[in-house]
Amino acid sequence: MSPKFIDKSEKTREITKTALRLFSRKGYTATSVGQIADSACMGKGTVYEYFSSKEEIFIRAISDWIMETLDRLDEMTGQIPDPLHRFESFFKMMREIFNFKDPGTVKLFVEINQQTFTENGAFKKHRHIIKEMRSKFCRMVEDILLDGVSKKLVWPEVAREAHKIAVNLLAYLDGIGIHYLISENYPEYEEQVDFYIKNFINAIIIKPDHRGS
Amino acid sequence: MSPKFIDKSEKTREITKTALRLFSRKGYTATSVGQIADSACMGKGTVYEYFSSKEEIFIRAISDWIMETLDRLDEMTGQIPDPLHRFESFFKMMREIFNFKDPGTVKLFVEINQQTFTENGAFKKHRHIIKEMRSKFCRMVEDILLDGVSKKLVWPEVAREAHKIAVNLLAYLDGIGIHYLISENYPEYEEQVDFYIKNFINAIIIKPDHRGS
DNA sequence: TTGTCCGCCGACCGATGGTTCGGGAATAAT
DNA sequence: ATTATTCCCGAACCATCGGTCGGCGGACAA
Repeated sequence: MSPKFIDKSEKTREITKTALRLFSRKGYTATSVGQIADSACMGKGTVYEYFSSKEEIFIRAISDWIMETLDRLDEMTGQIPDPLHRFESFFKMMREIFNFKDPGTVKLFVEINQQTFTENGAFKKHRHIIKEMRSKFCRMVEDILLDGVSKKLVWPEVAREAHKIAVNLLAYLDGIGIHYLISENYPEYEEQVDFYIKNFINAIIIKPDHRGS
Repeated sequence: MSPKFIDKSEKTREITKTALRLFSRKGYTATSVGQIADSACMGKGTVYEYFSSKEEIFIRAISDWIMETLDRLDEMTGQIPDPLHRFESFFKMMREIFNFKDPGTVKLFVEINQQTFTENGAFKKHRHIIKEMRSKFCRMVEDILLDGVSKKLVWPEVAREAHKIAVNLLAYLDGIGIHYLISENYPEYEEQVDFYIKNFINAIIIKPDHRGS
C-alpha cells in the first residue's frame, strides 16, 4: 500500500501555465491538447489525469490568472494612503500586468474576449468572472476618486460621476491595448498613455494654487 | 459556345455576406464551410467555385465590409462644413456602424482582432488593412480638430496634439464597445458614451462667452 | 525479491471539417 | 436533337484533434 505519491497541485499548475502561454500565442482553438502536453513535457494521457477536458484547462488557466492579477494589484495599492499616489501606483501596476513590451497579455485579453462573447465560446459560461474582474477594477478607481474628493485633492463634481469616469478610464485602457497591437510600436504607445493620463489627472485634480480658496 | 452565364459577382457577394453574419455570431473557426454553404442555399462545392479556401472567404468578407464602412463614413461626413457638426455626424455614424443595439458588429470587431493578432490567424497577413482603416479614422478626427482650431472654435493647443487626441478617442471607442459586450446593458452604455463625448467636447472647444476675446 | 498500486503514456477511436473530384443539370448554339 | 460549355453539387478523401484505454515502469512495503 501507499506506493508512490506526487504533488498533484504542482503538475496542475505546470499544465495551466504552459497552456496559458500557448493560448495567448496561438489562440484557444488552434492550440491542441497534444501541444500543451508536449510543451509541458508530458504525455497527452497525463494531461487528462489532471483535467477532464480542454475547456476545463482553459477555464482554470484564465481564472487562476485573473485571481492572481487581482491579488497582486490589491497588495500593490492597498496600503498607500495618498489617493494620487495610489492612482499612480495603480497605473504602474496596470502597465506591469499588461506588460506591453511583451504583447502576450494583450493577446490573451483578445482571446478571452473571443471565447467569452462568441457563441459556444469556451469561456461563455464563465463570463461572470470577467464581469467581476471589471467591477473590481472599477471599484478601485472609484475608491481612489472618492478618497481624492474627500481629501480635497479632486474636484467635488467628480464624486457624482465617479462610476462613469472609472468605466470610461478602463475602457480606454482596453482600447489602447488593442491599438498597440495594431501599431506594433511600443514607444508611441507609451507616449499615448502618458498623454491621456496627464490630461485625465489635470481634469480632475484641484490645482495647488486653487486649494483652500 | 457561350452556353450559360451567371452573374458571378452577385454570388460572390451572397457568400461573403452570409459568411460575415456567421463569423460574427460564431467566430471564424467555429463556422464551417458547410454551414456557410447551407446558409447561402448552395452546395459546399459551389462555394469552392467562387473561393479557393475558407480563409479567402474571411479575408474578402472583412475587407469588403471595411471598405464599405469607410465609404459610407466619407459620404456621410464629407460635405458638412462646420467642424462641430461634422464631429457630431461622425459620432452618429460611428454608432450606426457599431450598431450597439445589435452586438454583431462589436463581436465582429473582436473576431477580427483575434484573427489578426493570433499566430497563424486568418487575417494576420492582411493586418495592413486594419492599420489603414485605423489611420483613416484617425485622419478624419484630426481633420475635424484642425479645422475647428483654424475656425477658432477649438483651443489652439489642440492642434499641436491633434494626432494623440484622435488616437486616444478611437481607443476609447474600441474599449467601450468591449465593455458593452461585458455589461450586456445597452442604456448604460449609451450614457457612458454620451458622458465621455460631452466631456471631450467641453475640454476642446472654446466656450462661446470666451470667443473673440 | 516480489507484489501492488500510483502515475504515466502514446497508440487508437470517432467525429469533424476543409478540400477535391467526377458527374449531373441547365443552357444556348448548331 | 445534339453538342459544347458552364454551373452546381454532395459524396468521398484526408488530416487533425479531443478524448479513451490498456499496459508499462518504478517506488514502496513486506
